[in-house]
Amino acid sequence: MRRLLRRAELARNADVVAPFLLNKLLAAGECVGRIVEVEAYMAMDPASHSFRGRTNRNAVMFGPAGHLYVYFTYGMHHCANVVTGGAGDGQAVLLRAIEPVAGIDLMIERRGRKAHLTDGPGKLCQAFDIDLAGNGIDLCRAGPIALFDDGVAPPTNPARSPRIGIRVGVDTPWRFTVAD
DNA sequence: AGAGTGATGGGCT
DNA sequence: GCCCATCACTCTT
Repeated sequence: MRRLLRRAELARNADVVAPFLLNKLLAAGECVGRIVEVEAYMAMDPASHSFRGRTNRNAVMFGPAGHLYVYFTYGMHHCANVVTGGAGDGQAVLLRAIEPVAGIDLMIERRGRKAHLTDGPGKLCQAFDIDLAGNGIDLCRAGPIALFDDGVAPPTNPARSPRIGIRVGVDTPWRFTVAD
């Protein structure tokens, strides 16, 4: 049994939605994967793209929860986020790692290797073919990219640790990981 | 397993 | 100009 995530489930603070998203499914075309590592980016969070206010790049973060915020970084990678919180407060959850479930052959083809297909934010975007064209997509509706619950509960005690690759906000344990 | 590093381009002060 | 919410390759323990 598989159902789309409801917007109300995502319209909460990012540090609540982040552990909630663990073990949920991301589907893009024929590719499906189980979310196993995420990071929360809060309102008034100096590490968040939304911290310095709304720009063309981060505009989706200030829109309604449940939409996909994609950005391009380091000149070659895309990263995928789920917008959370109340509309306008600029919160999101970064998808850091996913366990491949379906469409693995296509992921291998896109990644050009058979291992480490989706164990990083840039890697999973390449495997799922997520780029700026997907920025703003509603993940709570049937469409090219969507989020599903297939009945697997989030871990009761996910590992919490500091976020990665940021200079500020290192003191807050807003990275959530499924054990193993 | 871990450290060092080059690639590469849009966004912002 | 400078800064990245990165990756993969290389060399070293």
